[in-house]
Amino acid sequence: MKPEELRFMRKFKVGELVVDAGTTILMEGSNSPQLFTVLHGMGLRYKLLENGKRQVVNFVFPGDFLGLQAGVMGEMGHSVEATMKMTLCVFDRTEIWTFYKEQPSRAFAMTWLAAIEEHFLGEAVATLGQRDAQESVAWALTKIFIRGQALGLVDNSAMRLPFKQQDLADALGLSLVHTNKTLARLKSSQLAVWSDGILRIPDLKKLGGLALLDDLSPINRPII
Amino acid sequence: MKPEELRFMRKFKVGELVVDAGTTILMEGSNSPQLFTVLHGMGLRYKLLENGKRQVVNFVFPGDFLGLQAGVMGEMGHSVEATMKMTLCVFDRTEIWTFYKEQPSRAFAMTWLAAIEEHFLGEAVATLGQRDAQESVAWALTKIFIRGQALGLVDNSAMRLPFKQQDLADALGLSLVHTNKTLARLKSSQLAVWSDGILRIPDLKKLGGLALLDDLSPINRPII
DNA sequence: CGGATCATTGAAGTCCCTCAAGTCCTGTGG
DNA sequence: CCACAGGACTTGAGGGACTTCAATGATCCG
Repeated sequence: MKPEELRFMRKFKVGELVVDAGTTILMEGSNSPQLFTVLHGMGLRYKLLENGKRQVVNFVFPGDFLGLQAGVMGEMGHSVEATMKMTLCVFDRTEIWTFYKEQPSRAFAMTWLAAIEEHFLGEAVATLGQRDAQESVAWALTKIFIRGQALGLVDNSAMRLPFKQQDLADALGLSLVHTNKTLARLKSSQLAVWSDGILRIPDLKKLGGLALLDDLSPINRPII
Repeated sequence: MKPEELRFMRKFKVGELVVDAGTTILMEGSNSPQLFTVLHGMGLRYKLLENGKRQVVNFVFPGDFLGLQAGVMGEMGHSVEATMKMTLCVFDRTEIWTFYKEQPSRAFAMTWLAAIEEHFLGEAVATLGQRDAQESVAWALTKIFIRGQALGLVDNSAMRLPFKQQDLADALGLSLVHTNKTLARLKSSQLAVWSDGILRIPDLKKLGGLALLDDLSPINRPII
């Protein structure tokens, strides 16, 4: 971001929000007056179906922009929840339009982010539809790890990952039991070890191969 | 669209493209120099995995905007193929940036479209992850029908739907055989009849109920 | 008429789900 | 300090939804 853009964004910023683990930040169907950029912490995007089942749509990491759907469509398609203490940068939703009039580069960044999310969800659909359990779990862990690398969260081939197995299961459309057993297999083969909230991947390329992933490079991502 | 915007878009338009059924319009991983708006016809967005499996990401209808990912990210996340004769309005990709500088309302529409796609894919993920076969098929047909209604493609509770069962199967992550049997069940119960390329849904509300869908209203969609 | 494509149907197999315990750990209160 | 409850993880067994295999119709077209 250029200094000029930075100045603009600061003017735009309403404040900072710190939430505890378990807090719901945005609700599906709501039209939040606020938008957020994640500064610190992790969370979940999820949807609830009428039959009570939960689908985790994505994991939330620092740098993520929350509330874009409400910002342009007037309604969130999913909820967002913090899984650990999070700090968020708060913006005023009604000011979005001034982006487009006064800071086209910021407006472009928003479209860019939306396109990145669309790109990711396309891959997720392909995973749920075409990958078996082992490939799915490998895919998810690989994706998360790549994201972690880009954010500097990976230290010595390990990163903090404070989610529950149930979260991963709900993200991949698998049962908790089967997710557990699949993780156990990956652990015993030393391809991926996720214990005590720490994810360790000794050989990302090997895991990526198992996940039918060829491109292991992180995506270039704008910041809002 | 206002007349002024229309004039701007016309200036932007490079030409029209007519393609036959089976033509690939955009390729996954490519960086197409052109963007398209669908004027007529239908198609498929799909991804191919390394193991040869195909995931249909979405069905393409008139009014859809193709190539946004390449436009902002420089790379398509999926391919697009025509399933019948299609006519497309062609734009020059390199001109996208002038949207943002000169026509903020058009730029906003692009973000809006991206958000709609993200919203839809979120639902698709939930379907693949949490709905069983019958619910999935019902969901897909309901979604398609709603879209058809909004486009004026539905006449007397029937619309043209020139896809193969294999396409629907690849969209829902089901086998062709099971998709066929599920369609047969819906047909015998008169909830949805899809034969000879014609989809007939006598009672959309009932089918939507089976699909665990509550909101049967079409989404408000900008045109580019 | 032969070949190709798509739809349909039956049968056998499997991946994954559900059910059901049991372990480990943490926090809480007596 | 120990008893107990709760939550997450683990593991085994049985069942079912869906897949794969295989064969048959149906339609179209050169």
